[in-house]
Amino acid sequence: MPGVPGWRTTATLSALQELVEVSEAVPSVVARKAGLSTSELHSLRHLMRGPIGPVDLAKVLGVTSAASSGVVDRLVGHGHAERRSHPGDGRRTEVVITDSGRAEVLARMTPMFESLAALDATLSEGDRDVVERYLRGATAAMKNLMT
Amino acid sequence: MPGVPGWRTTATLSALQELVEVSEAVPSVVARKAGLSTSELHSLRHLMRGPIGPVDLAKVLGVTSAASSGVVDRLVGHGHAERRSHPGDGRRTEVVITDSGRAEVLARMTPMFESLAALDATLSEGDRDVVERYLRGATAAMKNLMT
DNA sequence: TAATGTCACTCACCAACTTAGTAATCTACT
DNA sequence: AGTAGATTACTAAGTTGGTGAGTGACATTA
Repeated sequence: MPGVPGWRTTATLSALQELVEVSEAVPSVVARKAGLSTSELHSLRHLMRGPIGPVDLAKVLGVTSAASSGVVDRLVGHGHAERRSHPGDGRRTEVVITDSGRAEVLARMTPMFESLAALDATLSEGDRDVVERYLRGATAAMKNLMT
Repeated sequence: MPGVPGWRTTATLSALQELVEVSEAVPSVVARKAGLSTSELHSLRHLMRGPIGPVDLAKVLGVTSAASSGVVDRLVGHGHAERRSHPGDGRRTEVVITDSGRAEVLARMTPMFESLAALDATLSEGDRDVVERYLRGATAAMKNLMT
């Protein structure tokens, strides 16, 4: 932790910090390039996993359902998503990603996933375990911050 | 990459994805708890490293200098930072973090750094190299996305 | 010393969020 | 079966934090 005397910072710790810093900066930069807001891109990324309703989408985004309603409006306006009425529950709407939305996400994210897959391939079986354990531990440490 | 057929997702890859997802969610949650905007918290974290001018702060935040001027206003309003005139350059203002600001950051971030230090301590010398190399590689992959 | 560049700031405007409230529909209780 | 309470999606109005354009003070360069 730079600026705090008495904190001995290891190589892994500073590498992790840099990763986190970058991963916080990425969404806004990538969204800008795609002509979307960060919430729209975040929604699109989540919609790749399957349809979801506006209320659940709001929980994913960490915003109110009123806000997510507007996000879906804009996504539909861009042609990146569609609203479908839920079969069996008349209140629900399902938001479904379109081919256009899918293409947008893939265009932006594929290069990264290819690099990561290549990086992953350089790890031995044992290395993979070490790295995974570290990543899970770091994730847990950050999750605690949010409670 | 969930939702994309033909993507074999490894344990490390999914762990990394979760880490990135969490690290993207953390700032807004933590900032809310501190009664600050994400930009204010981000600025405060950077100000721990030393004084900086509004224009450079804007570059760090990825916003215009007009916006960072407002950020500094609010930080000063909260008592978390001060403006100092730069000695030797009459145009410049230096933004300096106050004890209040420092305390705010430490209160929010210390638990995480303690967890991470503990996690780090469980790594052998060789493990540390493996993990660092992976983190640096992942960081590079994400940086490419921004270019 | 004149021209150009940089820094911090202000102003008007805009996008994306919030809170508050509505109508439609589903669920549970008696 | 009928009604009270939840839940879902949405709308309206207000707030916040950003942008783009432009200003004055000071610094740097030709």
